[in-house]
Parts: sequence; structure tokens; C-alpha cells
Amino acid sequence: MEKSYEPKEVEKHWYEFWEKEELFAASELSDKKSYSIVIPPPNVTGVLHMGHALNVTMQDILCRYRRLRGDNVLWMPGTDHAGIATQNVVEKKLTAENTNRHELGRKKFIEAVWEWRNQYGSAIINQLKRLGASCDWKLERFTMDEGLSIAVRKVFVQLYNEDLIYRGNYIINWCHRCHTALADLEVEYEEIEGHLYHIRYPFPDGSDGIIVATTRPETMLGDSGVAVNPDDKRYQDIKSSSVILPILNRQIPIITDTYVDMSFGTGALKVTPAHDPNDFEIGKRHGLPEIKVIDDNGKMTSDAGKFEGLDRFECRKAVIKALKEDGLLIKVEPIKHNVGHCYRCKTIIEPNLSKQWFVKVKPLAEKAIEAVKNKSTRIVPEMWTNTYYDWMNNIRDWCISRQIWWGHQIPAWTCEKCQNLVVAMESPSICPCCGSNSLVQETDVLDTWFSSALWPFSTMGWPEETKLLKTFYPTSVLVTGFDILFFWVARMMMMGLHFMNDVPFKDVYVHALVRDEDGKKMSKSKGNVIDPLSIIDKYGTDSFRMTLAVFAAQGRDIKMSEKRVEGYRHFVNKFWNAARFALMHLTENHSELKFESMSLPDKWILTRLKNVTDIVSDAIDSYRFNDAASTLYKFVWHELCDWYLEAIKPCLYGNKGEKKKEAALSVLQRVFHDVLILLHPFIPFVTEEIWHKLPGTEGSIMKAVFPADVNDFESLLCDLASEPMMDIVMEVITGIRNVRGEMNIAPSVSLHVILHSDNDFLGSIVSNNEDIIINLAGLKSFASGKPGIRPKKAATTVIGDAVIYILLEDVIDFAKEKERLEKELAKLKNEISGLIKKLNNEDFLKKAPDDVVEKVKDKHNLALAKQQKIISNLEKIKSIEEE
RNA sequence: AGGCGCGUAGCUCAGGGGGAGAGCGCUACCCUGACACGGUAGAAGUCGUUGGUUCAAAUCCAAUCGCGCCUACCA
Repeated sequence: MEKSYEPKEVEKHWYEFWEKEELFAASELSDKKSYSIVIPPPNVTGVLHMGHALNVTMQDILCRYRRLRGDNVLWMPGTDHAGIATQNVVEKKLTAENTNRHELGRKKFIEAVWEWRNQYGSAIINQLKRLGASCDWKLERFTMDEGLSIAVRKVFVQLYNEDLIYRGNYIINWCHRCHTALADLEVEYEEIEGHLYHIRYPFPDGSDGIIVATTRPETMLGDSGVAVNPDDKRYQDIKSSSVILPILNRQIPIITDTYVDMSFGTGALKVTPAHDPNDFEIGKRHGLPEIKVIDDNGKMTSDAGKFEGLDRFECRKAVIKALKEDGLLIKVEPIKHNVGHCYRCKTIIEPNLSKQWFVKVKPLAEKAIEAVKNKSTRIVPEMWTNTYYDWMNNIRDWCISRQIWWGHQIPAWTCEKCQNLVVAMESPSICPCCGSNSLVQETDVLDTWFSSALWPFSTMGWPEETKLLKTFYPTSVLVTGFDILFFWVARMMMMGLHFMNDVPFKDVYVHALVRDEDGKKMSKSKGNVIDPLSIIDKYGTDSFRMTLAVFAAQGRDIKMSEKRVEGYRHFVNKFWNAARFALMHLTENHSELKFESMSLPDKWILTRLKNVTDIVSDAIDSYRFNDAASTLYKFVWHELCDWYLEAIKPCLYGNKGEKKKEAALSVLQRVFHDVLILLHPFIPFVTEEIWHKLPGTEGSIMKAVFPADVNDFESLLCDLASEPMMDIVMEVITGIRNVRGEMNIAPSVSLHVILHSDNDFLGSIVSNNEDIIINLAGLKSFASGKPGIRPKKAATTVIGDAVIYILLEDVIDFAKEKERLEKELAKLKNEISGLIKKLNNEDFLKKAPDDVVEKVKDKHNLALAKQQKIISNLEKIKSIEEE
């Protein structure tokens, strides 16, 4: 074995091995318990980022763990066709080739997208593999696949027939750059420094009129009214029922509506039903005309009069100029306000009147709320439940049509002759209404999230009644970031319940975001993105995964930096070397535990192993990945390496006889065997590599059995008394080392140590394990016995009931020793005074539970005894000095 | 505006009513036959602030300050 772990070749080798051996494959039918996860499908245009890395690592930990526990695991992989993003990518490519999609035409363009997808679409999948993802790749799905497309059609048609999908002219969010409608969710609001323009709308008789305030003066061209609050005293006495719209000189009505906020601006609101969602509602209430002045390209329409053809922002300037000239611009004040931007391209979106398709979500949402309320689906951590309810309760209809070409074309046809609308699975040949054969399909496609919403069952073959569905639906857990809780999770809940009559997943584990070192969100524009692949290249996948797992505490974002990963590379390397050491001695199989000849450290480490096994499985079961990972870290480094391996070295070198050696070897093998399995979900590559070198193993570690599931484990291995006993041995050793350190005695100097104690239990433990103490404390000799004559020139330390004398014939520095003891005494006195305060408190004695009181009393007695011993040691020094 | 979360060692964070913890960093010593990506020891914290509940509060409650995020139709 290499002196340091080199991940590159190991990772490549074992990943290929796993795939070749089909170790990731799920069984369609099996007697085993089913466990299933569908991957949140990354965009087909995507490049692996930290979010994916965390998300996939967690799912992989769960899947590998469940396999080790004997479950039939399905981890369903795939990608999402990402309508707008993918279309953008391909359009860019076309531009570079000096053409565009309109020149190509719809059919050719779609072909071009498929070509692109076939060429580049597996990039993200290959990157997931670098993370060690154990998805069943044979089942890989894509939202535009034929099967998934049939599912989409079926859902659309059924929802339409159930009146849960409708088409209509409504105000929607329009992105001029992407040239499509967006759902409300796809608009990101950002605070912007803008201006609030106060504009006078004169009365028809030319008198003062009403002053309105707006941040988008260009929309005034589409105004069809001015609204004031009916309770607003300022406007009670107005005689006129209308005003004149400046520039266009249209007469528009003054209406009253309680929506208007009297405290904002002048309390008068210009109403533009075609370009503002609220105005749209007001317009509907008052029957105002909807005048569209900005077209789908961001240019002014003919209704904008002389501004026709002008860009919307150019028009704003022109309108202001015109108003100024007419003396109708009263004032301009700076204002901070939220402006919506397209989540894909950051263009300022324009609320626009448009004919679109919508899903009526209320009825679907009710079932989705109920499913969480009655715990059919559990959201972890629980704090997200409220956010989920909140959103679900205030949900608005979902605009699902997109004016792009790449996606699932809406299965609706209009008869050119009679205008009849047909929604059907298959393209109809004649109009069922008038028999005409000139039917034209709707050109819009569906929102990508519409198909993602079906992911948990469409990937398993729905609408067919497949074995996969029977075995694996509903899925066990969905692992995702909170940023798509609404986009995706909520919608899957609605669709799953509606079409499968069951929740899509029993648990939703919502994990945190990965941020940069300073806690900022990683983004390309900020330039603070850390590329997971470069981290993997540099430190290895296992180190990276371990880092993610250790920092994945519930409810807190992860601040990622290379330095962190470096720390966990050290861990992987430490483990590698521990294994290297073990394997140097494990030259043959020692799978049978030799319980009779075990030493204390043998029994101790097995007990600790059992304990750690329980903690780790508990933690993974409840999605506390950080607890599981750090428990293993501590166990491997600070118990296995720091104590156990060091303690058994004399045995392994044969200094303690063949039987002891055999026992130690058997324990060593067992501990490595089990700890490899425990670690495998976190660091799959290095554990597989070592597994194959460890005697007594066969095949892949992926087929191993989790230690907690082995029968008789507890009775076979655990000796609970070994923990307190080993604690004493470790304390004695640490005590001696401590003196050595504080007295500045070089490690090369070996010492004589004498231990005095009245306590027979302690005495026997110490004498039974003196070889370990000698070895680990670096001693020349160690003697223990009942208190007797004190050695003269010795430094002392107190452990429990024992006084330890470290003989320092030539090197003792009494001043230093005195200082040391006094320092310790001061610490102890502090502790004692705290304990006394408690014990003097009658309420404490009366009300605190007995075991707590006992504990405090014990501690107090122990501290007193220790104090006594230190004081006498100090006196001894003084008397020696006086001699 | 409403909701959620977070303030614990220099840094990054665990913990969550009865002993303040880890990793990194720092200091000292050590290339001891797995590992210098290492070992041993050490220094370091009024657990944001103020009240309350309790025999007991870093932990529960209330308020307050600071930070972050999410949701919302303020023109």
C-alpha cells in the first residue's frame, strides 16, 4: 500500500467495477424492503455545482446505507429538459452559426436541440458519477423522453377535462428577452433605485384635475381610469367623474376602489389593466377596457399613439419629456422599489395581458396541505412545514404555457373553420364539431416544471401500471434544497396525490445551501463559485463528501472552502494509514473473535464500536448526516488510532504471547471490517479499496451487511465494564504525559513511575494493564501498590483515588513542580466551591432528582480527596526544600 | 409588512435544563518501527444583551440589538 492515499486511480477503478457488476441496480420485484429516491433532475444544460454535490452526496449516503441494511434500493436518475435554458443555449449556438430558429423553422430547430442534447446532455450525468453517485443508471430518464411525454399529455388532458386547466386572457409576467410568459414563481424581485413620477391628469374642463404617481410613466398610455379610495377625504368633493389622459388626450373615468392605499403618493392611482396585475383586477371589477400599449417585443403598440414602435424604456424618456413640455410633470422623487426580473436571464419583466394556459391549483393544493397535516408526508426539518403551508394556502393559479419551442407542445388543437378547441392525447384528424380537417395545434409548450411535477411516477412508467411503480411508489424520501420547495416539491405533491392517489414521497428532507467562505451565495457574476470537480481532482471525492457530510447540519447553510476539504483529506489519509498498519499485521484471516484472551483495549474498542454503530445508524435514519459523520471521525481518529492501535502494538509485535496476539488480530480485523461498512456510505471509494485488501471479505463492500444487523452482535462483543476500566488506564497515561509536558521532559527520556492507591479496583486495573501504561506513557518502569513511603524527588499527579509519582531523580525542578501543583489546586478549589454552594442549597437537595444529587456529592468527595492529596504533595515539596 | 433561522474559543461550527465541546489556527516539544496529510501536551470562551420561569439556564419563555433568508399585489 502507498504511504499516502491517492484517490484518482482508486475512484476510477471502483466506479467502473460497481457499474460493471450492476451493484446500483434495483430489482423490479423483490422480497426485500423497498427503498426509493428519485433524483431532483438537474437541468440537461447544467454543470455540476456545489448544490448538486451536496444534494447528491446525501442521497448517495442514504442509498448506500439502505443497501447495506439489506433494502432493495432504487435511486432513479435523470435530467430535466429545461425549456427556456436549453432553448437559449441552442439559439446561441445558432447565432454563432449565423442563423436562427426562425430561419430553421420549428421542426428543424427541435431536431437541432435534440442533436445538442445527444451530444452534450450527458455531461452533468458524468459529473454526478464523479461524486460516486450510485444511481441505477440503466433507468436514466429525461423529461422529454417518449414515456414521460405521454405522461405529460395524459395529465394535461385529464386536468383539462376536469376543468382544472383552462385558457384565458390574463395578466402574466412577460420576459421580452426569452419572449415568453413566466409563472409568478419564476419572477425574482430585486430592490432598485427608481423614480416616482407625479403626473397631473387634468379635468375635462381644463382645471387642475388629479395628480397620480407612478414608477412606470410609459404605461400611462394604456391607462383606462384613475382610482381613489372611497374613504379618501381629499377626493370626496370632486365634481368631475373623469379626467383627461395627458398626451393621448383620452377621457378616462375616476373610480373608487378600496384597494387604493391613501397613504401612498397622492392617494390617486392610475389604472392600467393591461400592464399591472392589480390594475387588471381593478379593471375587471369596474369594467375598464384593457389597452395593451407594450407588445411582446417590448415595443410600443399603435395604441401608444405617436410612440408606436419605440422601445419601452425609450418611451419612458419620451413620455417624461412630453409631460414636462406640457407642464404636467409635477415632481419626480427617488424611490426604492421592488422590480421583477426573469429568473433565467435577469431581464426586467413586464406584466402583460396575454392568452395563456393555467392550472387551477386551489383544489389540488388542498389535498397537498392535508397530506402534510396528516403526516402522510413528513417535512424534515420541521420548520419548513410552515413555509409550505403558507405558500400552499396563498397559492394562485399557475401559468403553464410558454411561448418557446423546446418542450412539451400543448395537446390542444383549434379548428380553423369553427374555432372549436380540441384537447386530446392524439392529434385529431377532423374537428369533432364541424368535421373540418383544418385543425391547428397550439404552438405553446408547457412549463418545464409541469413535467417535473410528474417525475416521481412518470419516471417509473406511469401511465402504465408497471412493476416499478408497484414496488417503489411512493418513494421513501425526496432530498432537495429549499430553493425549489415551491417550484417542485409542492407541485409534485399536488400531481402525485391527484394522479396516483398517494403522496409522491414519505419524507422530504430539505437541506441547506452551499455558500462561499464568507457566507455569500455562490454565483458566476460574483466570481466566488467553487467548482466541485476541481475540488475532487485536488482532494478526492471521499474527502469532499466527508466534508459535505460533516458540515450538513440541519437548518444551517454550509460555508465551503478548500481549506475545509483539505482537513478531511487528512482524515481519509489517516484512515488509510491506519488500515495500512492493520493490514501489515493481518496477513491471514482472523475472522473468529478470541474472546477469552482479549485484552482490555480489545474489549473496549469492540464496545465502543457497538456504541458508534448505533449512533451512526440512528443519525442517518433521522437525516443527521453531520452527527453520523463526525461520530465516525472521532471514533476512527481519537479512539481507534489514538488509543486502540497504540495500545495493541506490543501484542501485535508478539511481546505478549501468541494468544494475546491472536486475540488482538481478531479484534483488529473485526473493527476494520465493521468500520469500513459504517464509513462506506460517506467515503465509498477508499472503503471499497481497503475492503478488498482486508482478509475475510468477499466481493464488493456494497454487498456487505451493516453491523447493526448482525445477529448476536451485542452478546458476542460487548463488555460494558471495559469502558470505565479503559477510562482509568487512559487517565493514568494522560496524567503522566501531562506532567511530562509541563515539566518539559523530552519524550526520549523514559521515566520510573509509582502509583499509590487504596482502591483495589483501580489498583487491579492499573496493574493488569501496566504494560500498556509503560508503553504509552514512555516509561522505564511502573509499579503500583498501597500507599507507602513517598518517593522524594518526584513530580506528582492525582487520578481518582490514586497518587502517581513520576520519579525525577536528577531533573526535578521543585519551583516548577510547586507552581504546577498550585495551579491545579486553584482550579480544584474553584470547582469545590461551586459544588459546596450546590450542596448547601436545601432546595437543591430537596427538589433535584436523587441521581443528580448523588452525582454532585460524589464529585465533591472526589474533589476533596484529590485536594487533600495535592496539598500533601505540596507540603512534601516544601519539607524537602527545607531539608 | 409578515414569517423563518442564526449570534457558543481567533476562524468555521456541533451541542440544547444539572460536568462548556470539535475541526482549523496558535504555543511548546517530538521525523517513536501506519501516518509530518503525523504524534504528545498546552493556552484560549460572562455561550449577543436584559429580564423571567426553575433548586439549577448556553439550553425554556419574553423583550432587545445585530446578521441572514423566505414570502407579499405598495403604484
